[in-house]
Amino acid sequence: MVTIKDVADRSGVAISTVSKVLNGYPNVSEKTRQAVNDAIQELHYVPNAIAAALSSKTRIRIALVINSVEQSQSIDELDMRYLSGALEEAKKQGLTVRTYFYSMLDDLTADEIIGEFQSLGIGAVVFFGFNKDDNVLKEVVYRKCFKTVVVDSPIAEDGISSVWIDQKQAQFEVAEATLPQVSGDRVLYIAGKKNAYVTEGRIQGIKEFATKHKLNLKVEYADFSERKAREITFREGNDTDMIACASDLMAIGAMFALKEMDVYHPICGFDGIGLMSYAAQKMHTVKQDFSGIAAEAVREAVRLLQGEEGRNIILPHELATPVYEDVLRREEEWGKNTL
Amino acid sequence: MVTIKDVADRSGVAISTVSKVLNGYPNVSEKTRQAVNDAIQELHYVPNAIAAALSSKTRIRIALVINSVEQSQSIDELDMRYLSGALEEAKKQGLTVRTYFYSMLDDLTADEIIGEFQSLGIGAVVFFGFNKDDNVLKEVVYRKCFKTVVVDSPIAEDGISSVWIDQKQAQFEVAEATLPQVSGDRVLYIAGKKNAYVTEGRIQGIKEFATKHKLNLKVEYADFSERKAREITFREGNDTDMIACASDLMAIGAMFALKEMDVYHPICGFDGIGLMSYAAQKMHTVKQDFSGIAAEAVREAVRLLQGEEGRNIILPHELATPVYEDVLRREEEWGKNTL
DNA sequence: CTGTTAGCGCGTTCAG
DNA sequence: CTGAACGCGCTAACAG
Repeated sequence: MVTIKDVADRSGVAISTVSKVLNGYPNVSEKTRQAVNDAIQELHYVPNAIAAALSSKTRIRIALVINSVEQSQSIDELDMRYLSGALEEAKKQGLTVRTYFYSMLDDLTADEIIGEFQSLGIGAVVFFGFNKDDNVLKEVVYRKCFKTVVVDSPIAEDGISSVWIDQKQAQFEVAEATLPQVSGDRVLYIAGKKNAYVTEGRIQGIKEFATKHKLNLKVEYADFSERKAREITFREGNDTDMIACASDLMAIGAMFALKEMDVYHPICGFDGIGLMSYAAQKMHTVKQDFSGIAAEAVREAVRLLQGEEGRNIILPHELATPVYEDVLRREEEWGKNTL
Repeated sequence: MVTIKDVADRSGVAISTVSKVLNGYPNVSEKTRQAVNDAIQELHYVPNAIAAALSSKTRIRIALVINSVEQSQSIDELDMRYLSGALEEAKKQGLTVRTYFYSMLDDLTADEIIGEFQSLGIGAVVFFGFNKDDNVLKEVVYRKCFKTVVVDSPIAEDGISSVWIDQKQAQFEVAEATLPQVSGDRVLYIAGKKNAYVTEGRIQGIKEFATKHKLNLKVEYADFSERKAREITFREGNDTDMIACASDLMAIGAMFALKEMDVYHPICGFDGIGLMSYAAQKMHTVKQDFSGIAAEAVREAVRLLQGEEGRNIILPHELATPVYEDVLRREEEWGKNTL
């Protein structure tokens, strides 16, 4: 392995000088800098990131913690968007990243998790799908051993930032988009998980919608479960005129139920997952740019590491109406294979 | 930060002794070991993995390289299975892992990639979805700077292992399972990407199937593309009696095409992705345990790191017939939410 | 069985 | 502007 010393010898300068040009410090003559860079080229020198991390006290390492629910394919899509967005951005920023799934952490205590992170020299943690009632992770966050960025939770404060879209506004808009197809004044809202931050925001949105149009709103919690949404729809589907769901998957569950009941009501979803494109029915949904959100979260982590204050970041969303043709069109445009 | 020295002082022994109990070396009296462990407990000592990595020459760090095709939701599922399987196993094995997507690597030269890995002290690389004609990555592998495990490619040799299922046998079996519904002797095989290793194995399987039953086999390449499979089916669908596809997504494309053409032929897929459960038609497919495969790949990486020989590992597969009820049943059994 | 010591490769003063 | 020297926290011989 070629080390910084080799480069120093080759270019006839001291180690520290090489280090300086490596890290872009001033106080190096252009001539020396050139010589060093030449040597680096010739020797194919690559600085050892481990040694650098050990030596330097600045923490440029972050952890990604992903609340992956096993074996759910729609979730896979979200997580992959999050992951690829975050990893890509991290690479751009020159950060070293460790990826964790909840399942790798959930048999650990807060102490153990903190220890794990510290032992790896992690300076900031980004949580995706942070759960309001996960006390262990909450403790990890609030012990504040690291800077933290939380996606989809409004807990911005000292050393903690949050990144998400305007849940209330998004839910309001997608319901508005669905409204024209509706006759009647009863709207069933299939909400997600009780006590989840996103759930509350979205419920506010649907409430505002109902108030504005003087509709009768009924809210049921389905825990983001397709099956529960389906069951609720079987129960309530005949007593409503429109169904709004807090996730696409629940919307699909509701839609399949209506089909089996052989009744039709407009439905709208939330998230914009690919599965929606395979669903036969035209359905409005909120389209979130998950990789964009993740990239922003990573950038925010960098900001925090630089000592900036925690803050609340709201990113834009779009409305969409995915249909099967979208699948084909996307493939055509991108020229990508899809297995 | 509490260091190994603190522990040594606290327990009244030398640093090296602490190191020994830490790494489970012999030649430490039970009494000393106990004292050290106590001190570790009291001090909440967590060894610094970075320092350990720098000091130790044994490389316990691996890279995961994932051939993720952007924005394809069925692919997301595969990749997440691979990823979670691999990460989970890596954690069990005490390995440090770096995750890469192809997109993060494809503007780099082989030298740069090797440099990146070396700078991180990576000893073994696991490739998922290795591409036969990706010359850069091929060079990375064959320069043999690291041990390599390749999923789905038969390039086992010195320092290189491969892990996959028996493609030929699996393709044969799933065709056999589909056969009973067929009347006629024409079978259309929609293959994946030309020159992909899995493609060749599967084609052998379908050939064997055709030979055994004296069927007329026609092979078309659709590059694992749903859209291309759809187009091929539009073209050939009336001149065949059965369609076998080298992936579930292509099978879905073929199925949608047949539906639009208003003809019916049995179809079978390959992989066992969740999307299949949402497809209305009953369809046999090969079910691969992707996380299991990934876990095996990681274990194999450890073996290679320990100096063992490269080898070819064939893992078992299953046949399945996913239907929508599976989605609901899985959810019920697991009690998991699914967004 | 235990302690001493020499690095691992690099960042960082601080004299020169 | 440059270089010698120290230390990051730990592992691994080597003595004792």
